[in-house]
Amino acid sequence: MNSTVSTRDQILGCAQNLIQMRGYNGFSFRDIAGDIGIKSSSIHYYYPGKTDLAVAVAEQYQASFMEITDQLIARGETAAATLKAYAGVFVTTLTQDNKLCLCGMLASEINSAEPKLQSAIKAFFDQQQDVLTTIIARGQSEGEFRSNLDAADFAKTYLAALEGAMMLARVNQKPSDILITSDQMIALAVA
Amino acid sequence: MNSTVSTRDQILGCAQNLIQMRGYNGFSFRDIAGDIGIKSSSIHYYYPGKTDLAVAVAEQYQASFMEITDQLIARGETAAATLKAYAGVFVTTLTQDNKLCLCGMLASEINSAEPKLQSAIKAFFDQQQDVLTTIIARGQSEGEFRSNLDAADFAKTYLAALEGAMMLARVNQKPSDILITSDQMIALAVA
DNA sequence: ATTTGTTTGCCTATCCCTAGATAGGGACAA
DNA sequence: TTGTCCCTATCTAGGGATAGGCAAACAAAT
Repeated sequence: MNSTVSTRDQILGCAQNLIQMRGYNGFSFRDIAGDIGIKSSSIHYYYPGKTDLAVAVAEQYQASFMEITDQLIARGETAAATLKAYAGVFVTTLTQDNKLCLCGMLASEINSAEPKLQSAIKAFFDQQQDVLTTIIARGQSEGEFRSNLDAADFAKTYLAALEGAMMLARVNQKPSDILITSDQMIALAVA
Repeated sequence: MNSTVSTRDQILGCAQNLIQMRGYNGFSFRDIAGDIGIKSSSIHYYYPGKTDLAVAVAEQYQASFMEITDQLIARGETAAATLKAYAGVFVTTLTQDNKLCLCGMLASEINSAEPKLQSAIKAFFDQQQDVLTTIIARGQSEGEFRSNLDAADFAKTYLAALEGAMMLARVNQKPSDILITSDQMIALAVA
């Protein structure tokens, strides 16, 4: 009865889960309502439209992701270890829940998203590319990574590889494949 | 009037286009009907259900993709050049039409696909991983690529990077980004 | 302290639209 | 006249969204 999680947060969490599983166009308000035991119309009380809900999910995801990466960086480990830990976030998501990156799912459907949602998706990837660029540049300045790499370019490639690997790993039903890709990318960057 | 392309093929082509733009759950029979000037019910004459249509699209895509890659390999160029040409297929798709890999789109929605469609998606990636593994192994045996790479693993990573890069490039609205990733992956494989 | 007003949080009921799907018919060619 | 091809008409399920109600919680006024 006394659910410690507010209805608002239950909606948000359920929506995130559904998007990661099936995508934006693959779930309905009624799915959420059924899952958490309310009526679909009640969702509109918290989130006027489907786009608003998805934007809220994306923003929360970005914020919590940022929190995690901040902690990773704060650990002060080697750049390689930091990158590996970064990949670990995706690995956990896939292996534990068979889910893809929320923004990866949304990104593939970006053409059927309203501008507000498109912006939220872009913001996530801009931010993560910045984070990765910083990590990689640090790895270079400390002689850990090849100096002849463009940090920003490699950041893009690394992020792309992780996102693609999640997708492939789920298709191949081999979650551990994502680890292969992650390790290999890091190995390639090492001088 | 006298459309040189059969209705059946128009439906197939239109469906492929829509899936690459918006995804499986992002288009309807009515979209297709409107685009090619028939009634949505007519589509059922050729393809009983939406799944059947998508499977047909995926199979045709796989076949035509295989034809292209066969030609690439037959050219007998260096492995690096072959890989680059391989990536070129994706680059063209993205830059010319702002579309993603058909099976990449379907893969992200695989949880809302029926078994028949899931199999078709898997088949595509299995095949492409094999093709890439062969190319890379040849590059290694000729001393072109690092010998300390596992060919199959690098093939997975390369494919993952390309698929992810398409997604990111479309989100970033910078189609040329996919070239960066492609070139970088090849450069990293070179001894 | 009791009444009154206001906000919160969900409900019921219903809307209109779109989804995929089916049955059966008409035109036309072989 | 048989089969091909596409149509009209219609069905049922489900989509997001809206209007309005109602109980409980809280605040304000008497």
